[in-house]
Amino acid sequence: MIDKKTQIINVAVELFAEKGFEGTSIRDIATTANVNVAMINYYFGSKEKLFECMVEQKAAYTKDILEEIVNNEKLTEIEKIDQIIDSYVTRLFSNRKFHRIIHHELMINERGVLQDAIVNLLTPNSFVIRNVIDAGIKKGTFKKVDSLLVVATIVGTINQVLLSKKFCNKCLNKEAEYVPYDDAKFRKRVSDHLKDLMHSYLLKN
Amino acid sequence: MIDKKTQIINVAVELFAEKGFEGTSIRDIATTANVNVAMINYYFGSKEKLFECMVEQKAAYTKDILEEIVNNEKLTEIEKIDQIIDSYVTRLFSNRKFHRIIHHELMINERGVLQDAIVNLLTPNSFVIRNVIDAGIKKGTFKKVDSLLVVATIVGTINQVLLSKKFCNKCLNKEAEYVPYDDAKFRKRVSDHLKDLMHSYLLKN
DNA sequence: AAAAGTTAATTAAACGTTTGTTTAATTCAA
DNA sequence: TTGAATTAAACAAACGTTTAATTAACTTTT
Repeated sequence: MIDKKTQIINVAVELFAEKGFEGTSIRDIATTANVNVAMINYYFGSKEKLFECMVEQKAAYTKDILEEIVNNEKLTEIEKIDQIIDSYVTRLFSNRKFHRIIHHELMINERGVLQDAIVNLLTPNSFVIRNVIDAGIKKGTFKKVDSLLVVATIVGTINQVLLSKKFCNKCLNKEAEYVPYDDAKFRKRVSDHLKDLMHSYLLKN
Repeated sequence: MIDKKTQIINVAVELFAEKGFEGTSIRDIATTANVNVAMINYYFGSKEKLFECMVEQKAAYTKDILEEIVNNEKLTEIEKIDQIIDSYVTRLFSNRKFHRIIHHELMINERGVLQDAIVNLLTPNSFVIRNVIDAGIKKGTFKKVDSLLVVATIVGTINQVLLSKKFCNKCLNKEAEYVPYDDAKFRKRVSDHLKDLMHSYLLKN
């Protein structure tokens, strides 16, 4: 039997992602996780602390992945970009529910404490990718591009695709039940598009 | 003195965008708009109907802009793409609060009725841009690209930049009070990046 | 090893707010 | 004088949180 504390977090990820922070009641979470309402405040102190705990837990896992690619000295800059794209597509597609919450809480201005926590979590990753591009420019293998916005393009394209299943299916002419994000073909299609785009934009002829 | 009904909608756009649908109470809206709480239900029937009304009102304005560009037969395909990028950046940057709500409601699975309305509003615009790209491919002036995902890249890049002022400022090394979205230089920077990106990706050499 | 004591886990119930909505009375304009 | 606009007040329901009581899981003592 799974730990009740992590059981609560797992359900919280699911429900917060589906209905937002305000849209999800702790009674929702409690009944779905098969625990008493009071357990949530018992373990986490408050609904907000539960949210923060959830972010921090995922943050720890997320941090190292990028650096492993970037610190691999056997790779050229464009190969690093390719691997970053592959890893981002895979990770965001798989953990899309969680990333939707992050996305959502970033947009909503209130609860500044959460905002700060999320921004402090995302900014370093953004800078890591930027550094790869700037290194390529310095070496002369990359064109002189706006590295900040190139990162926005990579992440933004993935986020745009993840925005709405309904919207995605409407564009793909698929039926409503189809889940494009779980389809390996579609994942490859997004990866290939981004790599193709970056190759033609970054590499000098 | 402005009409109370539109006064309510104006405030609703502002507050929904800042705090989300669930995060905004009709008492918030009422006091900010200087009307009685009951006026909202009197005019709109319910909180949800108010939201729908707000979307429909903005939708009417949004629809025609794209088609004017696309139907201009004096423009080549790449010129149309350039103008679409410019108009999108300008419009999304100016109406960013409203577009945040749309963004937000698209992500949240509940309230399927709103989702459908929004998807039905956005999909046609997406197809209009796709058609421009596909026309360029057919003419032989564009490379054979994944037009669906190219659209996702254009819109996604803009949305990514609009995601969070805090995040944006952190990347730009600006102080917290700075509003990059109102800075014409920054708008041009985003526009230029996207046009540059699309030229090098779409146009054959 | 059994009993007693102690802490942690868990529960149902209630707390005080806040929510969206409605009512019934009043003001206002035509 | 009629009908719409506007109000304050009340409504029931849902919210996050707390309480106080009970059960379970260990420790310590005998």
